[in-house]
Amino acid sequence: MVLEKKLEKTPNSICGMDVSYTKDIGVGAAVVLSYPDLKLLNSIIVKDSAFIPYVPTFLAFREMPFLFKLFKRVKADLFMINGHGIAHPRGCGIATQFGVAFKVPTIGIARGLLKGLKLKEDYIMLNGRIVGKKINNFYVSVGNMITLEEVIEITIKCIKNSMPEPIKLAHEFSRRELYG
DNA sequence: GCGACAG
DNA sequence: ATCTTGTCGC
Repeated sequence: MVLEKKLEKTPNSICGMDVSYTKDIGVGAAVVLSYPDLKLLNSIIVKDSAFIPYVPTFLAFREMPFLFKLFKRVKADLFMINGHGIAHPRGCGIATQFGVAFKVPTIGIARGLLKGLKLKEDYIMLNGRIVGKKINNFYVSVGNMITLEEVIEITIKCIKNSMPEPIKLAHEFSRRELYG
């Protein structure tokens, strides 16, 4: 069950996760940063074949295997996942699935809004309820075990050059492994 | 053909 | 998501 509640403690570390692809290979990256100073503490990579296709609103089928392998090898107080949390048609984006499966606090970050979700004064609405917020050019939402207020505050404190550092670095690291 | 929905 | 050099602008 998704828990929308306050963090038990202010995080000292945040782990950003993302996956990049070529034709049939995927590379997942996890970067752990100290919080709130955002210093790089650790980073790991997992490379594997990626044969499950991406279907809108079902991103986890394709990407969760990578996130799981990363999770097994990393430690952090909070996880920032490239993908939606509860700002999802069924209220269960990959950041929420990840948080519920591993029982850890998560934040969902995505560049686009899924079908059915509407923006109302920068707040993401689903069935008349606020489920997330637009910040700069991306959308944030509760993944698990955190409140939207905390999501917004922490995400803003992680922004460096208009993008959240954990996500930006995870994206760069995974892409760098595929190319150069 | 139109419209288009994370990565 | 992926491909991808040079070029424009601050």
